[in-house]
Amino acid sequence: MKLQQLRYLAAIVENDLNITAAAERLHTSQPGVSKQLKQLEDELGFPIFLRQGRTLTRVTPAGKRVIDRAQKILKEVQSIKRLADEQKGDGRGSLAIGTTHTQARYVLPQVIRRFRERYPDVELHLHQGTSEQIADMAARDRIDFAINTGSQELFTNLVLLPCYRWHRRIVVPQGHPLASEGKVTIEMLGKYPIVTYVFGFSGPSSLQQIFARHGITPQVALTARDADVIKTYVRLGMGVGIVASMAMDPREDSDLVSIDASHLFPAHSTWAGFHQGALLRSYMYDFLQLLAPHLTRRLVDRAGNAATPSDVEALFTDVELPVYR
Amino acid sequence: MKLQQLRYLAAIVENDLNITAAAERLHTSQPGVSKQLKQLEDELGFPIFLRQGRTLTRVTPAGKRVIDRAQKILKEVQSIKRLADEQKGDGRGSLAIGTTHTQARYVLPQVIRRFRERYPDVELHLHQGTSEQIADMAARDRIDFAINTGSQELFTNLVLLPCYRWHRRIVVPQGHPLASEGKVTIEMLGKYPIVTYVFGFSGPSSLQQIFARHGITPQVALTARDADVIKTYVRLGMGVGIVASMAMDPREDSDLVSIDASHLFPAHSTWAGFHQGALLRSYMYDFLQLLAPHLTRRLVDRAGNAATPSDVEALFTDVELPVYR
DNA sequence: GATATTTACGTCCGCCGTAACTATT
DNA sequence: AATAGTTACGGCGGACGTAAATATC
Repeated sequence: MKLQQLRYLAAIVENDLNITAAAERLHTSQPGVSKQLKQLEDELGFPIFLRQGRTLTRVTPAGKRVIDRAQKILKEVQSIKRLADEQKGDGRGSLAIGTTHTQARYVLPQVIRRFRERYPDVELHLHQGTSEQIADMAARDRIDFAINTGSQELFTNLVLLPCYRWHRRIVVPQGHPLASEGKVTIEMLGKYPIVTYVFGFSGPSSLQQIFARHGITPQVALTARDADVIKTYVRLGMGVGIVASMAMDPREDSDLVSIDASHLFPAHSTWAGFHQGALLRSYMYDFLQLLAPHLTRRLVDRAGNAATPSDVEALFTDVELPVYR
Repeated sequence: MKLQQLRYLAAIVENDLNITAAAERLHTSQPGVSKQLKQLEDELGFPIFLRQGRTLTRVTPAGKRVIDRAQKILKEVQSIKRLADEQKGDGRGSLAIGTTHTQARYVLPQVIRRFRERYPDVELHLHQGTSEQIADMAARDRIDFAINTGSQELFTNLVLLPCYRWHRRIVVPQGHPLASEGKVTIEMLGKYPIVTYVFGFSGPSSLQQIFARHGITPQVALTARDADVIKTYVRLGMGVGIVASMAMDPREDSDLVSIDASHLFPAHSTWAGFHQGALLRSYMYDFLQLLAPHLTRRLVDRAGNAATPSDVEALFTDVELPVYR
């Protein structure tokens, strides 16, 4: 019997006996969870779950008792970890983050909610700004982590950990002609006024260049610094919006239609950076992993100890980053 | 954090912070325990034990709290296992063993004491007899396990698992001339009357042949079936006893002197046998492992599934058996 | 056909044991 | 010298992920 098996068991129960969902929550593969459950049941010698064919349907009476004890065990394990945090003074402390609107508004809220559950006494400081402002905060040592998209060249003194990649989505009001098209093209976009971020004015991924490659000049109706402003003006019918995919909330934005545009614009990479050689407190490692599950303590330490930026990159060549599309 | 680490931690505490003793109790290596402890402490980020140089001296206050929780966890784990036993009906059942005097009198008592702690409701039947009688019990399916020394040829229908090897010791009253000799030789033995088991009368390991190789005829004063009888007559001064090393109890036999004779007589191998294909209950696996720690469930299963006796042997070629000397 | 789970298989990490070394009595 | 613990290292089992098969709806 291993703790891992008990964790998997608890996750399966948490996810209503759906092994696939449990595996996702655990950031591992579904066959792995399936196998560990089977091993546990084999070791115990009786089934924890009833099955209909291959689907788990119910918990057996004996299984219920195992689950209760497993949860008790996991709680004790947690309690040991808490204890360790207190001991190290890790329950207290502070975490200062510099980041952009998109991350602060759409990605970090969930991360921070889970972080606060785990570390209610860590002081959190969130500083929003442009890439340049964030770089400045980092240079002045005002922040522990910089979280930004692109602009790596501004942060040469930081260790940059790739977190996830994301695409843009096209946003239109319900009933807009584009909403009923299959795959949107640059040509189709060119027919409507555009409401979007301040795309770079030069460089191969600037809005101008991308349209120019199709021989089209975009009609930019409005450029904003953040997606909320963009969505607001799309709602007012000022034009077709182009926003980060994370900025679309299925519930809040149910009055809008958003369309995959991953084939039109290149993907963006969001990364988290910290000063090389900085001593990370354990809650900082945990924060990073909440932000991007592949950022294990191991990996972060290796990156922090890497000699050159290209050594850091090498660590991530085999890692598949999450993609928001 | 792994359950293994918590088990090791508990064992260290149980053994008064002596890592070596803990490792022995756990039937594993000392460096392994040492390393796991260090890993646990590293993960927690603070020491569980205080050290003077390399020796563990005391438990830190925080360590105490970790230990308490670890013990709670291990208790819950135990409770899950008990639950599994009940579920399978393994708390109840019976275990019938056929064995010889030496095992029944000197080896099994400790094994059975620990077994009863774990399985108070399993009915135990211990049948003492000669090898032939045990073979007969096995043939009639009266016993689950046969435990015997040598005589493999009588048990060709059983899967035989080597348990341990043992040597004979020479037993004399205090003050006997042999007690003050360094290394006893066959020649020296030849000068005294011998009190021993019924050695085989033919075969290369018979008492006669071994003495004959040195050109000596032993003066056998008495042959008995068991060590208790032999020790009784040694106490009466009838001669020099030769008994199994396990038969000597430091406390009970403090009035006798026993001398290593492993260089004079070949080692004996005690094995445990069961019918090939028999379905072993989990308490039976546990019994075997209490008898001989290397008999893990894995190994026993493999032996039970082996096609031929030589396949079984092959499983044990790399296993180092305990030796009583 | 789509979804969910198991089976099969290859890779790689980490546990364990041996041996050598170091510290302590 | 003997005892206790750590470091170093090789072997091997087992966990994990990918891919394919299978069952269920």
